[in-house]
Amino acid sequence: MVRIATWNVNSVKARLPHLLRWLAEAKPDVALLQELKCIDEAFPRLEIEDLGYNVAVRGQKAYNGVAVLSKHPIDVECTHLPGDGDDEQARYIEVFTAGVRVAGLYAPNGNPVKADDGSLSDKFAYKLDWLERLHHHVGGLLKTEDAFVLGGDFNVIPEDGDVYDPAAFKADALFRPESRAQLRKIMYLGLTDAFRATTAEVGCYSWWGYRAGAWAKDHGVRIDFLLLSPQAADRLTACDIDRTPRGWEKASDHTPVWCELADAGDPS
DNA sequence: ATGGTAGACCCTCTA
Repeated sequence: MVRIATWNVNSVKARLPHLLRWLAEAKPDVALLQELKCIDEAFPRLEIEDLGYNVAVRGQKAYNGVAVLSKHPIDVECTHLPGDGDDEQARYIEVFTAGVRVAGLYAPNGNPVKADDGSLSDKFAYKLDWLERLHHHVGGLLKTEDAFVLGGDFNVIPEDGDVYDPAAFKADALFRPESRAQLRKIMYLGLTDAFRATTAEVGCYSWWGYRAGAWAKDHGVRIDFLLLSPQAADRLTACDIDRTPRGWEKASDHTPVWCELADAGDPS
């Protein structure tokens, strides 16, 4: 069995006590982290290695940044989403570890959708383009027929049941039809949303903003996913959202999502 | 309620 989790920590330096506590308590075999908000050299590697994890980081100054932690050795496949060599933003890391190909990603937010002149903003265009690059890359990965897990902060709300108030998010880049269509396009390649494969319950969220008491009112959205290739989906035994860290003092605005895969060859 | 909060960092940007 391998337990794989994803968590947007919103600054690994600010969240280090939470991260160490969560790793010790939840004990994921593989953890995908997003929004490190630090350069590689500033990543708290030693503290995490002390808990028995290997570390692969693609950091950046001030913004973005992704990492993979694993109890098993890590072979880094790439630290850049293919398709635009000029894209400097640290939003993608892909590795082999624990016998599985695992990619951690932090998709662009895309807000504001409109520029001052009413046309689509550069940020929203970048988001859609980035998701198109992801679509192309996933298409290639599926041809390998590997078991793989694509996890992270996708910054897209899939369905009405994944947001506390669909009307309030109507114009938001996370819920715009263009964004949702891009996510569907990726899903329709043949990926399984691990959370949706294990529950039909709606109103289950992974992000609650800091403003206006959103957490206390459960005003959240579900934008953090673990997407499975067919070979990984065959091995899925459990998946859930762990709301606990969101309730801690000085929490990230996201909370972890985890899944468990049976070992290859084990009957499920 | 066209605000609100949090984090990075040089004061405004991103989310």
